[in-house]
Amino acid sequence: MNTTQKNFRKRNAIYDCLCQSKAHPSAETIYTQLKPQIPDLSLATVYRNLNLFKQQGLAISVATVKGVERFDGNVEPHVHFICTDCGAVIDLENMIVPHSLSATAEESTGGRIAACQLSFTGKCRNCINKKKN
Amino acid sequence: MNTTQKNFRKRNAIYDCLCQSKAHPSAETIYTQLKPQIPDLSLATVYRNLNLFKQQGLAISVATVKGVERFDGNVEPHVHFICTDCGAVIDLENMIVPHSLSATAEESTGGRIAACQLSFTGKCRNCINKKKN
DNA sequence: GTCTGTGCAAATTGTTTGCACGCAA
DNA sequence: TTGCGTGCAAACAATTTGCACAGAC
Repeated sequence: MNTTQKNFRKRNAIYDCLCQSKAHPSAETIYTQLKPQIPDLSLATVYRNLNLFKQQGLAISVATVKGVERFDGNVEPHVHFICTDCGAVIDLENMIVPHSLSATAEESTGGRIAACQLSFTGKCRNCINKKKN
Repeated sequence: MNTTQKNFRKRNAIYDCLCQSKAHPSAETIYTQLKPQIPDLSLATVYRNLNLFKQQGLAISVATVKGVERFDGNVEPHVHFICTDCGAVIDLENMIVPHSLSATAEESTGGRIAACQLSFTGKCRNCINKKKN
């Protein structure tokens, strides 16, 4: 990623924001986060660049939660927990998708696999506790 | 599922269509498929019922491919291959998500897990071949 | 001058909702 | 008569796109 040329100032800001976040942000979230530092940023630019990143393999879309797409700058296979209540998307860092699974998958489809993710859906701890009130 | 009462004729048709399909159809696909048999079916009804099924645990949404939600009447944990080219969502029937993973996940989040799915993303065999032309 | 990245606003599109009607209990 | 399932059309919201402009080379 080019970081010096002026052309890429916004693109880089979007990419950095995406990579630094652990929240698997939506386009809107990234926009809101960057807007204070980059007042003339447009939401369309965020969308355009996120799509570009996906194409380039620099980002993946990890899920669509409540109708909004969520992105991740970590393109390695990994494991997520998605809360259907609050919409949180959480990395399960200590978990790994077994290599054997990817291999089997590629074999059995005859296709080319670009990404892989394991997602658990349910209610997160916070939302379970919240409901008790 | 009640199958006799007239009230549920459309609901059941939608559910059956969903369960019989292996294609992980979208709302629109189900609608198009049923329309000939049920000419006065409305797309809104399909959406309403699919959402109902999700709530009731009779269906899950397996992915959002190119902006459209795809559903599955098979709510058991299973493995999918999603083609980013043609949008096909294919079951990898011979593959299983290890039980141990679910257990570890539930432990490590402290949340309650309702569903689990492993998805591989890439290009399917057909689309690879197509591109050669 | 050309190319690329962008803002802005309009367009697009998947999904939801309000309302009125009709059938079943 | 009450309640639920539904059609229809309007509303909504996330995302994309057309156009014009500005800066880099």
